[in-house]
Amino acid sequence: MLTVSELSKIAQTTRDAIRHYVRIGLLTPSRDPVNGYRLFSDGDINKTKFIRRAKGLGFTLSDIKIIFDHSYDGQSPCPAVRDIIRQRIDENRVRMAELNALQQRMDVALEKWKSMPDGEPDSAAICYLIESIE
Amino acid sequence: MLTVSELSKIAQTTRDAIRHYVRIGLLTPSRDPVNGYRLFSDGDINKTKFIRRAKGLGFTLSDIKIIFDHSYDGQSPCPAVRDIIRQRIDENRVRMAELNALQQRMDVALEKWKSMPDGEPDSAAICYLIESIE
DNA sequence: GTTGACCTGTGTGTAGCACACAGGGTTTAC
DNA sequence: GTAAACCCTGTGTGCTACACACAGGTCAAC
Repeated sequence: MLTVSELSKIAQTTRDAIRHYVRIGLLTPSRDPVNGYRLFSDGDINKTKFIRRAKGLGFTLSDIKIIFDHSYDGQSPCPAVRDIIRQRIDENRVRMAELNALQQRMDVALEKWKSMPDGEPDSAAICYLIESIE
Repeated sequence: MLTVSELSKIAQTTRDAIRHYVRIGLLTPSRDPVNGYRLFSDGDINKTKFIRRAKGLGFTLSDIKIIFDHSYDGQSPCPAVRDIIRQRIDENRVRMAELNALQQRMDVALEKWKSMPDGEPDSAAICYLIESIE
């Protein structure tokens, strides 16, 4: 049985993150009856590593909760996992497109501003650099 | 002088966003003495449009506050604007790389899982699909 | 007067933590 | 025994940019 710090090292996860997972119910450690410290089992090690792996594949903590619940019920989480990752893939694509578009706008602006001197604010303009962009 | 809704339409910004900007001090409308409604000036229209434009170039609301403060002080915000956008460009690049890497991992997993049947949870595995990924 | 649209101030939720704070526990060295 | 360093606990707040909720007031049209 391990303390927070010990699990942290083994599972390559910060103590704060582990405490957070306990708080939201993803991990349910037992207690040292002597000092009240949380004691994490081998199962908890497994789960913490799983959380890291799943997060690395784009699953949210809510998603992971769903997967754990399936597992506790003895049901296969696989269909849900397949659905969820398809959703997360679509969302990530949208987000990537947004960031790409933003990057374009920023690069174009920076390039354009290279040939523009610093301006002064006046009653009509706050920052003419930004205002020069449509 | 305009109400929240009127400004919302002209500046293509939700009423909630405008109220949020007032709350955080980006906009400082006057008041209708009769009913207490906020009254936004032409300057506020200008600022709201500016906020939209600057956000579209990756500036955060905090960044925009800094720009406004320079402007109120009669100082050129341009040097700050140049610095900030360079920061935001770098940050966006990092974020884009992260999302690209995530997309790769997700695509690879989805492809791999196509040839794997659904599995059942057991004492050692929570979800073998996810656990099959390094 | 009633209704629907608008306004206000105030508070909460969103995701996944990191950090803060107050206080208790453990180990080691002096 | 004391102190320091490290750890633990529970609880709360902050971060970003809003969207939404709630209770209550205002305005215009019917």
